[in-house]
Amino acid sequence: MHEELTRKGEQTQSRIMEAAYVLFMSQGYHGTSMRQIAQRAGLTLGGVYAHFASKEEIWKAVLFERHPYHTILPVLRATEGKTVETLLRNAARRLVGELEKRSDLLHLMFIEIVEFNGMHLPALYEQIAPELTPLFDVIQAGEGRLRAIPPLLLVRSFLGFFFSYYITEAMMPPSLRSLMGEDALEVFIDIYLHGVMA
Amino acid sequence: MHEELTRKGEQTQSRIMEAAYVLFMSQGYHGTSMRQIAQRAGLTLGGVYAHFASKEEIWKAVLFERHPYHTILPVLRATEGKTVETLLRNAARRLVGELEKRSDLLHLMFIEIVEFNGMHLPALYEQIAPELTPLFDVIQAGEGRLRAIPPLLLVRSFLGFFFSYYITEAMMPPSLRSLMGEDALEVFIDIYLHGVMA
DNA sequence: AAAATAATAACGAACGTCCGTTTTTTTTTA
DNA sequence: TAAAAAAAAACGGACGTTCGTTATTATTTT
Repeated sequence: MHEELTRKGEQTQSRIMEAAYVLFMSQGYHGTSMRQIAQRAGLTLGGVYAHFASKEEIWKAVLFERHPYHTILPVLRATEGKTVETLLRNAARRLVGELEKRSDLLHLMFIEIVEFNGMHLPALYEQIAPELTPLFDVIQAGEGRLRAIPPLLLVRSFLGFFFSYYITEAMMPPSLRSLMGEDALEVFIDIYLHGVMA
Repeated sequence: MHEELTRKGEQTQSRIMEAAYVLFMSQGYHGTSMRQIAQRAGLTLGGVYAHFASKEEIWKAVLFERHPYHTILPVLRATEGKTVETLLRNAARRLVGELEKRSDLLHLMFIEIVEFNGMHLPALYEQIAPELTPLFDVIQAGEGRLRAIPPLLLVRSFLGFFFSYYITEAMMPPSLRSLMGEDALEVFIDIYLHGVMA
């Protein structure tokens, strides 16, 4: 019934990670210096190295603790719905609700891909692989027919559908974005469920 | 670079851009140094600065000359097909054919977003905006019914469909990728055209 | 409970290296 | 031989990392 005492070192460690996260997000990995991280965490440079052996160790800690799947997976797992369609629709909407609070989550993956060539991804997937499988059951638990799509490919397409929404939004300058109307997401969901063909 | 360019000067300039492109793609912008660019271009450091005023100027030149739209737009414009469906299908397949030769093209956009926060994108879109409009006509020229989707949103969803394919591929480690089967793209195309629902 | 000891946390200066850029000199080209 | 291109050398500054040291807590011994 009583919580573990969080030691001071742990607090400092997460303060460093939080500072690093903010800086990495806005400047990228190589664009962020250890001095910036130290300053934002309220430490000196040497103090940071008392908690992390290297800059890359900080990145790995941030990547593993804050990667989008920690947000995406629970949402998907908790989604309810009677038919497959409403299930997918609800999952999509709930995901957007979560991701809108943390709209920069995909950025983590971008940085990993751009600046590390995805070299940490295999280890990442090894960690979340056990959580990926139950998703198949959730998606196919609802009533209604789904296309005959390999399960893993279905999950991939679902995630891809999300990425496509956010990435095209990130890529479009505001001038163009306003021309698209308000409910672009609902259109994207419809397209994912039923395609562009009438 | 401010003087008039001779033939040799132009060759050197594009040699620099080619070297920079390769390095940026594999290491990102901040992860690439001017010395690396010079060495790969077969020059010394000072020689590079005779052609480009700064590192960022090289990036801008690469971004504007090699951004994916220079590949995507002509392909889309030249696509033929009788019905809307075959038209879209052909466009998708031809695009993949082109992008497979240069599968790292999307990377350019990633780098711009991650390391520059997309600060050069507005200028980029100002340049390609006039070429974007004719796409609506191409897509809707074929026979057959298309959903009632705002034209710009349709283009966005089409590009997004591509991004979703390549990004999920980039994000999946090889171990998972092999579990998805060979013709993942055809499945993605089908989903885009007709949705995941049966 | 007090003293001694060990472990942790943070500091500030310094290291050598590499960075982007500039200036100066040499070579090539027309 | 004058202009353009490339090489060579140098600049100050920022980088990631290491170091020796000092406060601050925690643990053990009296």
